[in-house]
Amino acid sequence: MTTAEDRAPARLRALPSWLISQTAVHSHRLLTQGLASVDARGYDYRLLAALTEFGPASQAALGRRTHMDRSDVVASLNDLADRDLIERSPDPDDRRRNIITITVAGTERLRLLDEVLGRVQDELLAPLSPAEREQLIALMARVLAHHTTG
Amino acid sequence: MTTAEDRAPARLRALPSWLISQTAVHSHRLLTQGLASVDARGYDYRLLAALTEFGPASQAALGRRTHMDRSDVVASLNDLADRDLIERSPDPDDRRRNIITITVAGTERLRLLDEVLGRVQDELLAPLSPAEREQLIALMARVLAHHTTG
DNA sequence: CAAATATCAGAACTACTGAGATGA
DNA sequence: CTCATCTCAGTAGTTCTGATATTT
Repeated sequence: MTTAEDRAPARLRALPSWLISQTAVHSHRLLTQGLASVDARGYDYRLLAALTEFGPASQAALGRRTHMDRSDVVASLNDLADRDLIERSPDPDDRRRNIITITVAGTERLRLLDEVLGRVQDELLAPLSPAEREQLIALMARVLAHHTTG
Repeated sequence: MTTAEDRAPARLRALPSWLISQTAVHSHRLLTQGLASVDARGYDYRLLAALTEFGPASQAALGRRTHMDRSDVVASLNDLADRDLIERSPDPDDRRRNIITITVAGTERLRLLDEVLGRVQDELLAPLSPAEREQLIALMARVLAHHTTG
């Protein structure tokens, strides 16, 4: 009973929003599986990357930079702190804040996750040539910029 | 405190999986809002489109064609039946199955949703020229095909 | 017997909301 | 007083799992 029933309706297949959402499903699956293989999740990578690139920051700033909800930042940092990948310390200049710092172990961890994610990207864009990958990235970046700035 | 803190780390901005997931977030928001404005959801469109394109079908076949879980097909068809947009009738040739048929009202409904979704696509890809939209669609379709067939 | 179908109840995950306490 | 920050508890939406009854 699998008589080409897996083909989605043409109405859907032609819709950009369908292509994006379906591609996101596969992308998310590859990402989640890849990160799970080293016992990590997407939030971990976002936070460690932001800390490495911008240096120590408050939790609120981390949330804005990584597009994470304030509530999820708290939970994820708890996880990372339990593993000694980040450290929390009170900000002497503004005692409402915690200053989050990445540890040496955290930096090593990020390097590992970088490798894992590199492989995931390769698998995701496997059918495209390097030039086509650049094209896709450039087009998507423009679409995204339009919706994040405006 | 919005001192360019909204800029995501370069490590993320360059990742195809990040671009796809973030674009999917915006796409999903536009889609959901657009459909909500006429009191519909994504599942409704998928099901009505499949019924229109392939004709009456069993619930299992609809699930395969629309990439929906068997469980969600049941719930969504209950909704659509309550609004008289589809009809369920037992299949005389295979009494395990229901044959789902779209009604006249359902067909009219689909036309309305088509218009709504057209506007959503336009908003989503606003910054791209028609040629660039075609490029993006073609590239994404190839990526998607790679992960659905192989 | 195994396999497909329809249905229901509920789990898992991500994203978000509301409220509280603290402090600028 | 207001606003920002951190935290926790809980909600919402989507996807999926498990179990059951029925039929092929």
